[in-house]
Amino acid sequence: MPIAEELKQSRPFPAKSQEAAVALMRTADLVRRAVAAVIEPRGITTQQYNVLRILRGAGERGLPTLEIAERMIEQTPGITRLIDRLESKRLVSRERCTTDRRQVFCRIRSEGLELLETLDKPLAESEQEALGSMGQQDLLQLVELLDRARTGLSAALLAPRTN
Amino acid sequence: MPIAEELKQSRPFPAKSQEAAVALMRTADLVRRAVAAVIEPRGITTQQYNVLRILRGAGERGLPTLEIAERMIEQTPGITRLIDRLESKRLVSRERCTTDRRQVFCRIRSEGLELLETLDKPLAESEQEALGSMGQQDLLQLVELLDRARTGLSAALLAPRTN
DNA sequence: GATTGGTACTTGTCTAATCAATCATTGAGC
DNA sequence: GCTCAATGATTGATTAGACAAGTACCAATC
Repeated sequence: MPIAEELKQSRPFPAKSQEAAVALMRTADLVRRAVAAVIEPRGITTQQYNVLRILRGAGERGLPTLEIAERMIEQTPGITRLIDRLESKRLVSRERCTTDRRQVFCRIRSEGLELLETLDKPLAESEQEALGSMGQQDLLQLVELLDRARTGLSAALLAPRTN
Repeated sequence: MPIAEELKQSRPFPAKSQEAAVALMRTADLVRRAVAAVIEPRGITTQQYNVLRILRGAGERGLPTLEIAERMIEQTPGITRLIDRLESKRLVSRERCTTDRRQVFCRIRSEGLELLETLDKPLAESEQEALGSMGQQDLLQLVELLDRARTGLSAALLAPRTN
């Protein structure tokens, strides 16, 4: 269904770029909700899950707090308290770096790894179910187009407009 | 830049559908932030802006509260208080429907329309700057792919998994 | 070794989002 | 007309997010 119809818009989009922006956010929200439907019943939010995934990828050594923030899918300024919550759930541990005592290294704990493992399969299935109808060719093309979209976007964000 | 590189992932995505899901949410977050950079300095959030846009499209008659919620780009359960805030800013008005007293019709006020008008041009420019580098052909294709992605997604959300 | 600028968080405070429970109202069936 | 489930919206309590200011630390210079 076209986005204009889905949102019952009375008039067509003035420019294709605007339609693309709306379609993009709307589609991403659906993905986010599909993912949340799998993750949140296990007692963590999608953002907390994102942090755990990042830390699993980082391995033994862990990562400093702000390094995690940079790698998040959705950027958040509240990274400290986000990790506070993961720590109080005993899913991650934190330790001040000895060589640079300003940094705090975060590591995923075995409880966190186990939680992630229980989510790996259901999430893969959910993604497959949600986007699998598209075919490899379409997915490849979509990923490619999104990569290019981000190029212009990050440039636009770095050079904020002067209204 | 490919998404795996952007997020400094240590291993490649196991499936293209997962890469697409991550790229989608990441890209949408960039769009959201670019839009927010234009809108929020005027004292409203992107969600409040979304409501105002919906009500402008709805015209004189307005829309019942939950009808607005359905048309939002990002679905929110907190629609009542979202509109509360718009009402206290005197950007919208509310009135209980006389034929079905359960419903509350919301209408955009002239102050709201004026605010929207001041945002129309800067937003269009920002969108153009952010996605304009892509070319009409690419945008068309992107919109088309996203439309198809949503088909599978809404099906997946309506039939929640039984974990 | 004191100073200065910058980095890496952390904390306080306020605002906003979420979830469950509630209320008024309606329409359908008896 | 009376019940009773369903609808539309609101409220209360908890949790989370946003922004600004603050703390601790490092590295380089004077």
